[in-house]
Amino acid sequence: MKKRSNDRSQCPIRLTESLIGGRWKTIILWLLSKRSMRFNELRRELSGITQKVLTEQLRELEEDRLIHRKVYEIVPAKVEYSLSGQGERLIPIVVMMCSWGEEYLSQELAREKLPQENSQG
Amino acid sequence: MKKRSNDRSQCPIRLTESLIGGRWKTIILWLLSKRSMRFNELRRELSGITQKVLTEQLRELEEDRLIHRKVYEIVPAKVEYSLSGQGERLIPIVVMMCSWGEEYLSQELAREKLPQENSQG
DNA sequence: CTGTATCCTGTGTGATACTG
DNA sequence: CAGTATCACACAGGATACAG
Repeated sequence: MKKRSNDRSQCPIRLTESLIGGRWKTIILWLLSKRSMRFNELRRELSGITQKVLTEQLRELEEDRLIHRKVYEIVPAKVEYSLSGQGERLIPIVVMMCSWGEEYLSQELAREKLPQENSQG
Repeated sequence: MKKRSNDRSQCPIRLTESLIGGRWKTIILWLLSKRSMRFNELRRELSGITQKVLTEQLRELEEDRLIHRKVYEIVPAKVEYSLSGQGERLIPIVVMMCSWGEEYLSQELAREKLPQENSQG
């Protein structure tokens, strides 16, 4: 285990956060939960990400054993990324984050349309 | 809803992340899920946090309607923080992050004790 | 007790160019 | 195709001091 964020293992919640907290990590896990993908496939899905950053995120996920990286020794190069067991166990959390976000969004949009401040809380 | 991270609402997962992604936010939500707390109570539990940062995190959580802030107009000042409905709906996610982190930790610790690299993936 | 106001810094992320 | 190497920078987070 790396020390990237040195407060790892102090608190399990923070530990989990530090592992999936990267700008793109949850989305990458989400994509890989559907099927394993190659570098450029991920790049296309994650429009806006740079090669450097995608590489970094993938390296960290791999180091933390959340994903597997399989290199095919052929030309042109081929690398496939897939979830590890621990990565898979993370998916329910990502799914919950997704549906919570959708619910939150719809509630906030509803709020904005209201004439009065009616505290939905 | 604020624009703090401007990629909000593009992706519900990222939206959720942006709301709870602060250095202390999940822990704060976790603490408030047990009972509402005052400023200095939180400060004591979150050893290491500065007043400024705690204030910031609480303000953001409040702005995003994840917590309530109740001011008692007395001297000395008294302010109580508690979860909102949307904040409460977040707790299951925090709980899952906690147990995932514990599981992850025990597996990683087990790995480190092994003589051979046996990929527990 | 519950905050503001400044000032400062590390790290994560991005732009761009190059490579086996 | 799947990277690496630099350079740059915003911004979250921290240290410290002051205030209603």
